[in-house]
Amino acid sequence: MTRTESGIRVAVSTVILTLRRHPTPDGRLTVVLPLVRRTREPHEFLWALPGGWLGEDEGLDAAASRTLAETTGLSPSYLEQLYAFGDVDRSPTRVVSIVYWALLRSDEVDAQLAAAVDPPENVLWFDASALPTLAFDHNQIITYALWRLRNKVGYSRVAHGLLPELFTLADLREVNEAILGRRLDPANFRRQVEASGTVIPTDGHRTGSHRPARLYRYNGDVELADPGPLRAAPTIPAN
Amino acid sequence: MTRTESGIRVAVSTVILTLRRHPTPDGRLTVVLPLVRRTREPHEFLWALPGGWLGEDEGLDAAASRTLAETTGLSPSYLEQLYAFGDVDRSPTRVVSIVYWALLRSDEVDAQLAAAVDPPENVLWFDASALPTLAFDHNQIITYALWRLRNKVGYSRVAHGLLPELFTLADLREVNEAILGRRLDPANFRRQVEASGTVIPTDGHRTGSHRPARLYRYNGDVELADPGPLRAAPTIPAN
DNA sequence: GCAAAAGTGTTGAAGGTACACCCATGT
DNA sequence: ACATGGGTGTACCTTCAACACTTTTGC
Repeated sequence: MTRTESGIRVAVSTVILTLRRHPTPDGRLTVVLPLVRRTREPHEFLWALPGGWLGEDEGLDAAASRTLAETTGLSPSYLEQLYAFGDVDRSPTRVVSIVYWALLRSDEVDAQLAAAVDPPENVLWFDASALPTLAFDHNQIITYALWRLRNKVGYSRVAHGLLPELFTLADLREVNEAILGRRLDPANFRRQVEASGTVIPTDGHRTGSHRPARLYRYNGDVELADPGPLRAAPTIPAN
Repeated sequence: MTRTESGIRVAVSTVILTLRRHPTPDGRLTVVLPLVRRTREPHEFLWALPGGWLGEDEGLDAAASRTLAETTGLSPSYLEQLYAFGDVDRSPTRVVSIVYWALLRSDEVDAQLAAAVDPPENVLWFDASALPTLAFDHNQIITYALWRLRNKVGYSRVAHGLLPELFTLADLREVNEAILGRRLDPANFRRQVEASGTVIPTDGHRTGSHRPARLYRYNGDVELADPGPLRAAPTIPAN
């Protein structure tokens, strides 16, 4: 009994997050993400995660990048698989969704949208902490993505995906504060980051206000916390 | 352009791990797992993870449990999604595999196999640290599953899946030692576990050799570290 | 009594938090 | 000069690893 066709379709969606500075004078950073208004049933007119069907000749990662570009015009700087959702009743037809989460700097968002030949339709950016009711189970999915982001930002270099090549420790701290939702002590933050070795000081400084701040860049040698299934992981020692 | 059929098929596989005591006099615990010998191309005669096709009317978790039972006769005590694999070239035909990892006590393995009406064919148990070359990308997948297990055992109660209802702290420590592959200080291990609140002392004691050890049971109130996408996760505080 | 595991106490190293303080620049 | 963020020093606290020590059983 070898089936070559199946009524089960595979979709790919992406939670792509960026930090946008509030237009208020104090200017705090908040987590925002683009959603797409559905133009078909099911859930017509509701907002949903950008995504699409998995192509027969593309891998999962490639499908995430492609569908994200097609619907929003964006190319993320960081992309990682989040979870596979496949409950029978999550859609009227049988769909298994492989969901990714991604990061992109807000200035890159602007640049990519300006360079896009085909400006995206039906796309709007939402504050992650004030979402409307979304199509399918997408509210739950975004909540889970934000939880993963907060858990990862501490012990890995995911913040890299939200910062330019050169940045100050205050920039990095501000990103961490926005993700974690609490203030961090500048002195202690500095020492922890420097001790972690994830960051390399450069000779450059950022001037413009008060005392110039040293510019840093990321250390490419440091691995992400979760190596993913593709890279080699250490084996169990014989002891 | 709404397709209802697709050439992409969805499979589900499970890395189910248990601890087996070595038949040597010193009797150390080692991580072992069952593999199934393939009876068809591709990779006929090679060993592979137990699994099967996703049914049109079952969720992913249910499919993992069903295919595991059908191929090995086992029902795990702990089951969690690991990763979705979908590279184009990982199989001659296009297959997306949702892979789970699972835990089961070795005495439950024996009981379930004894109770099985249909003893599983073509199943063999392998030492996780000495695997042959497996079908598809299954070697990599198992390496990743073991990495996840080691990372989770420290800060969650996954060891619960490998222990009976009542256990001594020495039992729990032995499980941790086997998974982490190194010895743990009994005194410090005791204090850490007691402080974590994941375990509740009972009035029972295990006698039989030397000084009797107090029996403990797991505290059901304590959540797993990774709540998974299904449960509610905390939202970003407004600060 | 003695061996061996259960369980307690203690110490020093390491890391995190809070906060005082100095430094360098724009205005 | 002075306000402000950059950057350093330090004291305190918690956690953890190492290991000496006491307790309780089987033999």
